[in-house]
Amino acid sequence: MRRSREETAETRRNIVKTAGIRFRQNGICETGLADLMESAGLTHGGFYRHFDSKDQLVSEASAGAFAAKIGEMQAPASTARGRKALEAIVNDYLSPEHRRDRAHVPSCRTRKRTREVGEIDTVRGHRGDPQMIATVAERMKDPNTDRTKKSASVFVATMLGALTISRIVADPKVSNEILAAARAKLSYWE
Amino acid sequence: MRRSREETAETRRNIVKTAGIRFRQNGICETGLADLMESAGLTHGGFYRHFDSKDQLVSEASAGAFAAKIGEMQAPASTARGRKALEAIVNDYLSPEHRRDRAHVPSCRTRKRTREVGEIDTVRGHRGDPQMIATVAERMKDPNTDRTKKSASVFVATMLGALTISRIVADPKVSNEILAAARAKLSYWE
DNA sequence: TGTACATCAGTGAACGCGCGTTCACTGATGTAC
DNA sequence: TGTACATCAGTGAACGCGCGTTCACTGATGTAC
Repeated sequence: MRRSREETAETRRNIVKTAGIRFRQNGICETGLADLMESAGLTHGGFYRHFDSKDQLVSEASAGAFAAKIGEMQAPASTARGRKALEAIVNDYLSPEHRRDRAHVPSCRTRKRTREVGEIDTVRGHRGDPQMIATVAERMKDPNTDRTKKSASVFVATMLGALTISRIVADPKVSNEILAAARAKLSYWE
Repeated sequence: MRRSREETAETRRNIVKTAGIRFRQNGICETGLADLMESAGLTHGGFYRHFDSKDQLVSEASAGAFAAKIGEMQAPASTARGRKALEAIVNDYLSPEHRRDRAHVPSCRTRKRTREVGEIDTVRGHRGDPQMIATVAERMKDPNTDRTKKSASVFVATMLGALTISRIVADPKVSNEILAAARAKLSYWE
C-alpha cells in the first residue's frame, strides 16, 4: 500500500512528533520502537522506511526539542535584558513542567554504541559548545567578558544541578523547596 | 571444588572490590557480569553463589563507594569549620579525579526494573534524604536554620551541576575552566 | 487520457545479539558418627 | 583421628528475554510511453 509523497512526509513528521512526546514522558530507552510506532498508528516494521536507526530518530527528535527549548528561552529573554531576562530563563528551566521531563535519562545502549542525549543537549547545544551558557551570558551585563562567561557557566551549573536534585528527591515538598531556593539564589546573582 | 569459608568470603569481597573499580572506570551498564567475573579471576557462572542479582552487587558496590565518599568528605571537613571545611569538600568533589568517574551513568535496565545509581547516591544518601546537603549544611555557620539548609542545597546543586557540565563538555580546557569557576564561586558563598 | 510496469510505504513475522540468569556437573570442604 | 556422606564454590554451557533490525510480501502511487 504505497502512500503519496505528502502522506509519507506527514507520517514521518508524525513519528518525530510522537517520539518527542513519548521520550519526554517515558524516557528514551524505555520507549521501544514497537511501542512508539503503535502510538503513531503504525506497525514497527515500517520504521526503517523513514529512519536508518533509532539513534537517528533520537537525534532528530531531541534536536527538535532542543531548538524549541532554546527558542522558548530566547523569546521572553530577548524582550528584556539583565535581571528580568535571566529571571524568565530561570523560571522556565526550574519549573515543575521541566522537572517532569523524562527525556533526560542520558545513556542508552543501541547495539554497540552508546548515545548521550536529552538534557545534555539542552545544555550543550549540538556542536559541542555549551550553547546554554552562551545564551545566559548574552543576557548578563558586560557580555563577552571573561568574568561574565565564568559567571554564566556557574549560573547554568546551578540551574542544572538544582533541576537534577529536584528530580532525585522523593518528597515533592523538599523538591519544590530546592527549586525555590535555587530560583531565589539566581535572582540576585552577580 | 568447594572452597573454605574464608576463601569464599575473600572471593566475595574481591568481586565487590573489582566491581567498584570497573563500575567507576567503564560505567555500570557497560560492565557485564562475564567481564567483571573474569577481572576477578573467575568464570561468570559462579556469580550467583554470592549475589542474588546484578542489582544486588550494584547496590553493595555503590553503597561502599558512597560510604567511602562521605567519609572522605567528612574527614578533612571535621577538622576545620566554615570556609575551610567547605573548601575541602569542594576541592574533592570538583576534582579531575571525580570528573573521570564513570559510575554515575544513571539508568540501566536489568530485566524489568530500572535502577538508578552512582552520582545520585552520593547526593542522596541511601534512605532518600539528601545526605550530602546535610553534610554541607553542618559545615556552614548557623547550621540547622532554614536559611542555611536552603543555602546548602543550592551549594550542592552548583557542585553537582558544575561536575555534570564538566563531564559533558568536550574541550578539557573549557571543562577545567568551568570547574575552576565553580570552585571560585563556592569559595565566597554566603 | 490510458495502459503497463516499477517503486516503495506499510505489514507482520522472524532474526540475532547482548547479557542477565539458570543448570548439570565436579571435587574439595565441612559435618556426623 | 578416621570414615562416609552432604554441602556447596566454581565451571562452562545453555537458556530466555527485550528490542533493534531485517525481510518477503502486498497493493496503491508514480512514471514512462
